[in-house]
Amino acid sequence: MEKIIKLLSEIPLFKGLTEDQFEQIRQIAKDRFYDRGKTIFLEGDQGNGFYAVLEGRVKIYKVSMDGKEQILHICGPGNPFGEVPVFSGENFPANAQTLLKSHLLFFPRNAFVNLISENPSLAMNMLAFLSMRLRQFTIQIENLSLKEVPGRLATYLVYLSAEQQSENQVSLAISKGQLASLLGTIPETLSRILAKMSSTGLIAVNGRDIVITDRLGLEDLAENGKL
Amino acid sequence: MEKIIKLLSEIPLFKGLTEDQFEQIRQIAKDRFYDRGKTIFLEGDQGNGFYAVLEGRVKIYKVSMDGKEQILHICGPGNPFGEVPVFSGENFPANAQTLLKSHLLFFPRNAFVNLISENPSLAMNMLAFLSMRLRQFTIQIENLSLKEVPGRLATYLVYLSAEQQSENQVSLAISKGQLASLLGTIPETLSRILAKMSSTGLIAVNGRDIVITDRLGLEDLAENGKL
DNA sequence: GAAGCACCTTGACACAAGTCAAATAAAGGA
DNA sequence: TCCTTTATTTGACTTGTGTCAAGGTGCTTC
Repeated sequence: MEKIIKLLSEIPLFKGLTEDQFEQIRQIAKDRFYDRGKTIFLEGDQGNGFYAVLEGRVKIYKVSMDGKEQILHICGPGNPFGEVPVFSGENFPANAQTLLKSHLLFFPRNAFVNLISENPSLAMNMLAFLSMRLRQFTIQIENLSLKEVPGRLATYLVYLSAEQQSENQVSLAISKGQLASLLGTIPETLSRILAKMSSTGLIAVNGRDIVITDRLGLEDLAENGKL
Repeated sequence: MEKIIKLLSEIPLFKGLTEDQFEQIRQIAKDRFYDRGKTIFLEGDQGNGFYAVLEGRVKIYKVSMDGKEQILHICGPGNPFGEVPVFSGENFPANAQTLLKSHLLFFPRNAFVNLISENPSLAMNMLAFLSMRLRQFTIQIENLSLKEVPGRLATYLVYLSAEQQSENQVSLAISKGQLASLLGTIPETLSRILAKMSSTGLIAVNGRDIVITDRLGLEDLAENGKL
């Protein structure tokens, strides 16, 4: 049980809370375990609470009539998801499915809303989190609408290299098929663009490992969205 | 001054607050007047507070390197905007510009954060508002990624007819050029698609007034995103 | 080690939508 | 009202990316 508290403290959403508050949160949180590829909820399902990833990975995504998928977000350890219906009081706006065997925490709506009402700092944390999500979505809309696929891919690689700190070596945490869906395209197109960027000397691809061989060129492509 | 209080009470964000709370909010709010076409803030500007529209109309948008514009949101009376940096503590993620002569209210960050910390119901309202915005963005991402332009236009027209309650007659509140930018396309393409939808008998266009002549066909197009 | 399977790649082709250019219509100001 | 400016429409063309189909690669499993 102490392990859970430690994990809770690593969730940014709960940063800066007191021991007492952690204990309260732990009390209402419920463990949930999922195998790889399991659906957690579907768009339109009633949302009686939200989740946070302790271990594993979850994708949040939309699907079109004819089956094409657009990933909105990939959630790793420490990431909450499914919080929209907690506050807007409607259904989940998208689907959630595990990409790996995952250990999640579930926070029931009513109990959590009570906590928030009594803990302004928790409320502020949640406001900060939702704002950050809005910021990410504006970027995703910008990428989809104003950049072509090569630009989106370049943007993603630059982002990855910053996140992984590794100078010029990044490794994809998800399959190329899932990456295509995250970038708003299909595997065939992504494959072709990776090939073209390799032959242009921007990157070198080896399975899920990618070496950035021309960082300036890549950043330029990411900015301008074309080439 | 009493007029302002009345207007405040019509902003959904402030719904259900006490007289006392309205008074507090009014105290920190500052009037701002803008002519048509004026920039309120630019992406990257430091955000020291957020705004709400009392009268007029404001567009929130992104611009690409080569000048193409994507509208994220059109704000009319009662709509707040620019709230992201208040809570995430960074810069504005997009640009804001008036589409009409507008009367806005400005809420300074620090004062508003203090209010929120002391008024859980205001915090809950803000959480609900941000959640609603997230929901809208997921829809916009879905539209951009999974639907073609005709489908996006059909979706927008169906949405408009619901909002304006008018059975089958809708009128655009914005120019066709701006509508193109909202739908993630360009005026030429929008014009062609309006023409095609007219000749197919789905709609009849007369300037900014559009009659839905085949609602079922339009809804089908909106759902499937193709045709 | 063979067989099965999911993932990825490559090619030929089709088509939606962007670009460029020019004509027309509408709107606002003097 | 005319005149200038802006908004909208139409045409011819180009291009990015999706579709369909066929291999290829690597990994698991019996």
